[in-house]
Amino acid sequence: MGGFDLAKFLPYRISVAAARVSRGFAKRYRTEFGISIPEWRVLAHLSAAGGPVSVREVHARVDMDKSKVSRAAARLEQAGYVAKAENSDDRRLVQLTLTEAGRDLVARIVPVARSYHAELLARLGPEADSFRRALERLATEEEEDRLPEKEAFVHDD
Amino acid sequence: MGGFDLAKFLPYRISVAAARVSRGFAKRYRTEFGISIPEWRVLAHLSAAGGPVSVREVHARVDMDKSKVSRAAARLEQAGYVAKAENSDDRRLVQLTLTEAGRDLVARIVPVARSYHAELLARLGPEADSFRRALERLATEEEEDRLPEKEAFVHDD
DNA sequence: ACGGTATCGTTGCATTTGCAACGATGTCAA
DNA sequence: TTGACATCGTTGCAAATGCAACGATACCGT
Repeated sequence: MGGFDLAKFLPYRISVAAARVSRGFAKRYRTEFGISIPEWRVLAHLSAAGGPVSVREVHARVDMDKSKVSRAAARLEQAGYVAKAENSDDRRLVQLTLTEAGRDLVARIVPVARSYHAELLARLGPEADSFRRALERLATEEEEDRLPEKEAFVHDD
Repeated sequence: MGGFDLAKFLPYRISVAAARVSRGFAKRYRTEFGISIPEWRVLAHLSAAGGPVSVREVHARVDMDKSKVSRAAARLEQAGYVAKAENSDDRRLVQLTLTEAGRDLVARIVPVARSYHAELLARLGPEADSFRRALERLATEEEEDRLPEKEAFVHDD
């Protein structure tokens, strides 16, 4: 008679796991560095991109609403981690750049991120690769709003 | 040189996948049945439990803040899907019960949930089991606030 | 050159969220 | 019994969120 076992329902399980993992990571840097998850995402993408990046670009790459990116950027600017400038080629665009302080902050957070990541991998063990692939398949819901494929990004590991 | 590749960072990937999957499911019933994700979770747990359930119990089982459960329950009550009563053994507790309308609603949603679940499994293919295990490992962050182990639940598949 | 349309980033707004505080009830030991 | 402490559910509140609308700028066909 009982009907539906939520505990085995994938959307539920994924969302619980995601919440736990995110909280676990956020706890480590929220106190220490005073930034939020959206802010961290913007910083990380700015750092990875290396150069000036528009709000739209972050929005598309990082799976955050435009307004979320905009507000995160505003907070980061006020905190002195990010500088906003007008793109002279296309004056609708905003150029987001890491300041010196921003680069320092990232440099301090990245080791924390890497170590947390390593913990997760350890917990996953040999299934980590399979897990990665699974996430990829699930995340490819529908063809999103892709970027004009400017240029490939630089990865380093 | 860029440092950190967010695109390979598990907390990020998981949270993106979770958001996509949840949105995908929610889209199917938000319009049709007019309930939100927290409300769906409460309904699902009530249905699975079969009998009266306290707010605290939902809170512990379903990974939602007390206040979130409380508000979802209030909305469900107002919509006529749930009845709230006072537990006479312990008058601090609230007894949440599905009304007839509530049971009907669940009966209509469950097939949708099952079909969505089946789609996800199909997308995952043979790695589904591995994925399940991985989620479980990740979700076991720290020993949570467990329930007094009243009785095991009834599963049906 | 001009007008219609598309894109970018910000902002207003209603809703949701998490957290802490609260009143009410229950428990337990002195 | 009494008083200190724990637990349950609700509520207040500040912050975060998604969405739509907006002004500004760019693009494109005529």
